[in-house]
Amino acid sequence: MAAPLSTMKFWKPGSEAPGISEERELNSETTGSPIVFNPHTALSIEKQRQKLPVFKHRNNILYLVESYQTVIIVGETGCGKTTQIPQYLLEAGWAAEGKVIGVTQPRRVAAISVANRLAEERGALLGHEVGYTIRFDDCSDPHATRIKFLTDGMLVREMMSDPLLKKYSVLMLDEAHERTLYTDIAIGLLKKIQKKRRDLRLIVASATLDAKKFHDFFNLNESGDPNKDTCGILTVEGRTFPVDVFYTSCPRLCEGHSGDVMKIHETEDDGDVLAFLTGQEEVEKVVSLLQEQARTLSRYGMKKHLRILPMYSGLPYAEQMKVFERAPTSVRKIVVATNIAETSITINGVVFVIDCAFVKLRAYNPSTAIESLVITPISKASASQRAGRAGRNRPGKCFRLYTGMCECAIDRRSLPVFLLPLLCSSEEDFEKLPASTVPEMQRTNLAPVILQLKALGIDNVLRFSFLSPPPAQTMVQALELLYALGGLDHYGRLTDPMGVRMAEFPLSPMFAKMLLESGNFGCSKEIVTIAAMMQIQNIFVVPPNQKKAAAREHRKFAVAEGDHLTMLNVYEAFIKHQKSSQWCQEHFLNYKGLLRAVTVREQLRRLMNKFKVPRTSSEGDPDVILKCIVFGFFANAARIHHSGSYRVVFNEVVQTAKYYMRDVTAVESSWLVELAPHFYKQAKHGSLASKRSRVL
DNA sequence: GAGCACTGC
Repeated sequence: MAAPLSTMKFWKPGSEAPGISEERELNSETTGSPIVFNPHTALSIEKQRQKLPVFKHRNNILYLVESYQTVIIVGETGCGKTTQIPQYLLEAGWAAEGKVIGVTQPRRVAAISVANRLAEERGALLGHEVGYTIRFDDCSDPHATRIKFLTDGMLVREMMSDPLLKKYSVLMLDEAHERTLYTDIAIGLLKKIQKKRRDLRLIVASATLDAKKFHDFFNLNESGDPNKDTCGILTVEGRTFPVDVFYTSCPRLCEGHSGDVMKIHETEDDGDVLAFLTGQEEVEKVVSLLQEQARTLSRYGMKKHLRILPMYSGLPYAEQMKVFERAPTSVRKIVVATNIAETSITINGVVFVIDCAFVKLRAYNPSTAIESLVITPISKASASQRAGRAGRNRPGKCFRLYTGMCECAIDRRSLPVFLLPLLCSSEEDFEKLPASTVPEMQRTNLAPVILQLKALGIDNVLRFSFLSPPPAQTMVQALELLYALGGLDHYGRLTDPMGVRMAEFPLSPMFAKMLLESGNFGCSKEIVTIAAMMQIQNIFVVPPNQKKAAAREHRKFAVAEGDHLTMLNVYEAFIKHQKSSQWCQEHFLNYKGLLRAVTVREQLRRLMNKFKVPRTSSEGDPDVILKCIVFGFFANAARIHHSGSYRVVFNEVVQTAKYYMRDVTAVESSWLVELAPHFYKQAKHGSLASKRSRVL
């Protein structure tokens, strides 16, 4: 990577800071240089480009894009596909006549950093020829931008204003094998668009395993004659180092994990260690165990020291940044992480991976409408992705522990039967794992998806061509909810204006409904704040070593009515203290999160103005706010106990070992009947009955 | 008083 420019100046407030993404990490190792055209540098950039594995496929790629409507590119890590293919297309004239080459990424940081790298490589200022578009940050020029990176969610949004995506000549869906919700939605919609736009070219960048599935999905040739295929496949080899895999079994995970770490530390050469666990609690537990052992070791005068660091998304920002710091040669870095380290971040210098072979995954139960987090064995695809984290810089080693996990994290007796065969550990057990992870589309609440599809003119969502169709019951349940919210009519058609407006909000339908009605309840100012706050995770920061102090500070914001008004309190206090980061630190609040809440609130406010929702304030009366929340969230009502009068509405339910409700507020049961008579009926004895079995 | 994989509009 020659002539690296300082990319920091392109970062805007509110966007993710450097260090989180793999590309950032690469940049941080080089020093900044001024933006001056230098023919020698240009030459060396050209040489660098030609060294990438994808380069020798250049002509073939261009030929395939010319001949097929869709091309599946199996591009392994480090082959250069993301930055090079858009440039080949540009050079071959695919961005002529004002057309744009679009490249989607599942994550915001990836879109920004890849755009940065490409602009750098082309000696261009970001936002002109090369740009990016993500929510809250559009760094592209509608006239000048030829190569545009965007999140796949953003692409789906663009379809709402430009249903045929007319400005694009080619779209490349990167990391399609991850099968995120929005990638899958985009894939289904693009297949439909292709039928109307024969000139639109699609490149799907995927891992080996899924190539055939993608090919069969996009190939419109039914003649059986391969010469008439509309979809081609090309494989580009990667540039990674071999990783040896070892299978070990340990009686208990935590001891097992720390034991293996110590074994590596004592017997293996230099190189950092990355250990995968399933959740925050486990991570903290293993970190403290290791720190204890490291202290013992240093007392015995081990030459090399250990630096043990946790990594998970709920970790305060400054703590997260520590894992990207390069350790001195006399120190071995050990990162204990959740699944965040599988795809979202890359830590340089990792040579050893320890994999518990489990992951916490979202699952959705349509009959109860409960989303839960379930500890599940990982797929083979996931396992090799994790192992690959050891081979980025030089040959590495991966240790898989299949037994210990269950013993430690979950009570063996509570294990689902299908997990029991996994309790012995060997290579054969690895063979029993599913080939790939169930796509998000098949394990999520579909109400937001269906609302979006309806808004995009997909009338019969049950017949939409999903790459992996979701369970029919989940779809029916989502349709029912959308009908109850007034977003769909009797025939399942989008209502105008309610349904149309709900779909425009970048929120789940319940939030949209609550916002759109808040003016009539006389509390739109408060509701927009509450909705914005509920989009932010981990507003309350709890450092593991300061749990009590944090709880003490957090209690100051708590109110009896519940979490919604508590969050309103936090936001208003944050504004009152001039959005001070110092103030946030003193009260154990997530400063970056609160800043994001301000931005989200602004976006929601704009949409509400667009739909002429009156600006009203409850002036301190909590009841109107609570009633308005009920008007959106009536379907999420619960009572604590049969005989109890304590009733609540909640934002979501999370199942771990037990059921936990998040963002809970107490309400009067009579409100449910009053505000959602179509959903609830008052039973004779005064208790409340749901027309569906939704009472927990 | 403990409890919460990871993204995205």
